[in-house]
Amino acid sequence: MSDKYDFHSIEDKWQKYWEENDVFKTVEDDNKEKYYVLEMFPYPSGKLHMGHVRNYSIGDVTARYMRMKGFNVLHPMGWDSFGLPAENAAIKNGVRPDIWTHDNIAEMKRQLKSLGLSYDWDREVMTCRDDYYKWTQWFFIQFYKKGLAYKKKNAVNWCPSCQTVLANEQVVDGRCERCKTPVGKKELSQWYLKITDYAQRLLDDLDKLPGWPEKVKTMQKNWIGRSEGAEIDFEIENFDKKLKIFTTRPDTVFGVTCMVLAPEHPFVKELVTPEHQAEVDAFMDKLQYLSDIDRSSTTLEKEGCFTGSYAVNPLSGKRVPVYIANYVLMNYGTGAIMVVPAHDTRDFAFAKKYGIDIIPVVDPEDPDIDLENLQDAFVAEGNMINSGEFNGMNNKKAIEKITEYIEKKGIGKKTVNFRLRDWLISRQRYWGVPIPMIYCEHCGWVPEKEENLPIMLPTDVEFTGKGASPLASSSTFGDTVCPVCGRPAKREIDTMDTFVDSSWYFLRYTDAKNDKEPFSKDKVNYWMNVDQYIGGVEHAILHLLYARFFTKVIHDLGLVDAEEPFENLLTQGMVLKDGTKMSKSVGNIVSPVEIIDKYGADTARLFILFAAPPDRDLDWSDTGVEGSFRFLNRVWRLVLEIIEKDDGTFSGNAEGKEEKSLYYQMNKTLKRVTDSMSSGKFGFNTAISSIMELVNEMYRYKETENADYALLRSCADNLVLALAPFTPHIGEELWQRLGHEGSVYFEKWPEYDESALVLDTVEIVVQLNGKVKHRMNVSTGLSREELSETVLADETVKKLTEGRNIRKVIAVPGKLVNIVVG
RNA sequence: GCGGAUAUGGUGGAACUGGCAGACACGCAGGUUUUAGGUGCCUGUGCUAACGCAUAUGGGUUCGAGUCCCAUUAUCCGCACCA
Repeated sequence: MSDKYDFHSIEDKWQKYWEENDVFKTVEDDNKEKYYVLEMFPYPSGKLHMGHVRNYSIGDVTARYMRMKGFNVLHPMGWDSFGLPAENAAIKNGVRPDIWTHDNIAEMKRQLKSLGLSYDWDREVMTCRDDYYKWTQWFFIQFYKKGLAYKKKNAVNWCPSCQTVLANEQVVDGRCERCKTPVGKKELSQWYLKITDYAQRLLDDLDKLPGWPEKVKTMQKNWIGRSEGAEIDFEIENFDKKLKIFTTRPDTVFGVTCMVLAPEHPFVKELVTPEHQAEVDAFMDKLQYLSDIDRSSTTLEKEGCFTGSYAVNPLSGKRVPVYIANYVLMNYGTGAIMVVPAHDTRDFAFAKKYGIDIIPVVDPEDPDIDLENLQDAFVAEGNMINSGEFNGMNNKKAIEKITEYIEKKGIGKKTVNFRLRDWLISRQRYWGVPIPMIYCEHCGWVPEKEENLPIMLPTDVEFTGKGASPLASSSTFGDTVCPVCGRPAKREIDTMDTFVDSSWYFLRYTDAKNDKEPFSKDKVNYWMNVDQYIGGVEHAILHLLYARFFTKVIHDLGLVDAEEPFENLLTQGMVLKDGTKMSKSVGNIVSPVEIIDKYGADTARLFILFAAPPDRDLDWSDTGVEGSFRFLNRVWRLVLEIIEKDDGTFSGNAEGKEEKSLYYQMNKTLKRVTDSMSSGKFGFNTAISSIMELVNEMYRYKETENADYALLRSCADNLVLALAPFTPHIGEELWQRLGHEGSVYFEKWPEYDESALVLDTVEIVVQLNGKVKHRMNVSTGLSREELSETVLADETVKKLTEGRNIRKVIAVPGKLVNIVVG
C-alpha cells in the first residue's frame, strides 16, 4: 500500500476484515454491563439518503465508543419492510412486492456496509418475512384475548389515493401523512387496538423518561389530550333519552342557554321536529360539501340550525333550545355540548349569531366589563353569580362543588376525557401482515389457532390499486374453517398497519432467530430497555407512542420486565442543503453513495458528526466535507511520519517544556473527548474539534528542535484510539500500522492522566471593575489571599491602580483577579 | 389561540456549575513549496483610526452576565372549533 491515504482500499480491507472475523457479533454476557443502542430501522426504499447516514453515524459512534468503554453492546439493524411502495411498484411495473423489497434490502444493506457500521447482522429482522410476522400475528391474538383488539363499524379516515383507511395519527392537517391527499370519511367495519385503555399510563409514564426531549413528551401529552371535567345528563322535552354532554366547566351550568349536537350525533334524526326538517336538511347538505380540513378550521364561521326541540337546564330549570352546529365534533367527548355564551368564546360567537341568551355566572369584578352587555366571553377566574346556592363562591371551588352536587343528584359524574382515539389498524392493502381473524356465521369473529400461525400472505393476487384488499382476489386465501366449530368460515382479508410491525421489533432483536416464541424472557430481559434510541422527530407521536403502548401490553402479558421501551431518546435534526430539506423536487439531494465514492465513508461520517450537534438541523456543505477530508489526510501523513521517524530510541526528554505542553494537550484532548461522549451529551462536534487541536499541537511539536518521536508515537496511539469510533476504517489501518495486533474495536478507551492536567503555572486575568486589563502567569497552587497579594505586587498592576482607591479584590484561583476601584 | 424550542463573526458552531466571548472548522486575504493546476505549509481574519464597542432588543441582579431574573421581538416546530 502506498503512503497516500487510499481510503478506497482501506475501507474495503477493513469492512472485509470485520465481516470475516464476526467482529460485531454480540452474545449475552452476565459478567458485562449491557448497552443497547438502536437506530430507527429504515423502510427499504432501495436508496440510502443523508438522513440515514446521519442517523446511523450517530448510532455507530455511540456503539463503538461504548464497546471501547467495556460495555457489552447490542447494535442491531433490520428492515421495516412491509408497506405501500412495494405494492405500488407491483401495480406500476408488475414486479412482485416480495422480490422488489428483497432487492431493495440487498442494495441498501450493501450501502450500509459501505459506511462501516458496526451492526450484528446475525440479528437482522425483516418485518415482511413470515418468521417475523408470525409473531406480529401472535401478538394480535394476545391483544384480542385480552380484549384489546376489536372490530367496529365507524366513520373512518379514508385516503382515496392510497385506497385504504388511516389511523388518526396518520392524518395530518386533514391530509394523508404519506401522500398528502385530503382524507375523506367512510363508514366501515374495521379492526382497532384499544390504546385508549392505556391512555393514563402512557401519559403518566412520560414523567419517568427524563432522557427524552421535552418536545417529544409534550407532543405526546397533547396527543393523548387528557382533560378533567364532568359528564352531565340533560333532559329533553318529549324525548325519552337523556342527552349526555362533557364539559370542563361544570361551574357554568347555570349559564347554559342552549345545547348543541354534532350533526352526526345519533339523536339528531329523532330530535328534529317536522317544522324544522327542511331547514336541518339544507344545513346538512351544506356540510356535506365541506372537507374535513375546512370543517376543522378555526376560521370557519360557526353555523348551526335549530332542531325544534328543547332541553332543560338541570340546575336552573331554564328551557333551552337544542341546535346542531358545525363546530361540535362527533369524535370528541360525547359529540354534544352545553352552550355557555358568557364564558366560552366559541359559544359566545354562536349565541350572538343566533340570538341566544347570554347569562353570566362568573363575575369578572371589573368595572370595565358590562355584565348586562358582554362584548366577549369572560374566561378568567371570578366569583359565582346567578347560580343559586353557589353564589359568591370562587368559580374554581364551584367546579368541585357543583360536580359533587350533580353526582349526588344522579344527573352526572366527574370524568376524565382523552383526545386519544383507539388505533385503527386495518388496511385494505396487500403488502402487510394478514390479520389472523376468521369470521364464522355461527361463532362470529374468532382468532386463528396459534399453532396455525403464520397465516401466510397469499401470492395469487391481483394488484389493481383500487377497491377492496387484494387478498380478496386470491383463490386460496379467504376460505377456511372455523377454529371453534369447524364449519366453513371466511378469513379477514385486510392487513395490518405497518406501524404494528415496528411496535415491537426492538424486542425481537434480542432473540431474532427464536422460532418457539417471539423472544425468550431471559434474553429480552438481559437487553431491555433500549439504552439509547436514535431517530427522526417525525416519529414523535406515531411510532414512539405505539411502541410504548405495545411494550406496556407485552409487559402486562408477563413477557418482558420493561414498561418503557426506550430509556433515552435522541431526535436527530434534518440534513438540509442550502437551508431547505433535501428533496427531489427542489433538486438539492446529495447522494451518500457519491460522497463515499469521492471521499470515503470516514470523511462522510466525520463531516456529518462535526458540522452540527446531532439534535440540530445540519446544512450540508461541500467545502465542509473537503475540510473533513483534509483533516483525515493530515492525520494520515502525521501518523505515517511518526512511524517512520520513531526509531525506538526514546531520549527520556519528556520533562522538557515543549514535551510537557504536548503531553498536557494529549491528556486534555482525551478528557474533553471522554466528557463530550459521556451519556446524554452527544458532543460529537466538540469531541472532534478537540482531536483536531491535538493534531495541530502534534504538528507544531514535531517541528520543534529534537522532537521526541517516541512521545509522538504514544500521542499517535491515543489519537488513533480516540478517532476510531468516528472514523473506524482509518482507525483500524493506522492502529495496525502503529504495530498493534487485532481490531482497534476491541481496544480499551484510553484513560487520561489527571496529574498531567495540572500545570506548574497558569495564566490568570487581571480585571479592573470587571474589564480585562492585564494577564500574568502565576504558580498553580495559590490560595485566594496569596493570589491577590501576588497580583497587587505586580508592577503593571501597581501602575494600573495608581492613585485609585482599591475597594475590593476578588480572586478566583486559576482564573482571575478582579480589582474593584473607585 | 395553546404548547415546545432557538437567537453568538461573512458561514457552521465553541464557551463545564456566572469568571479571558468567538475554541474547532468553513470561507476570505496575503505569503511560501511545486515546471504548473491542485495539494501541502505559514500568517492574518468580530466591529472600530482610536478611547472603546460587541452574544436578537430593553431593563434588572452581581465585583463580574452569552450564561440568572423580568419584559419585548423574530424565526422554526408541534397542536388547534378538544367543549
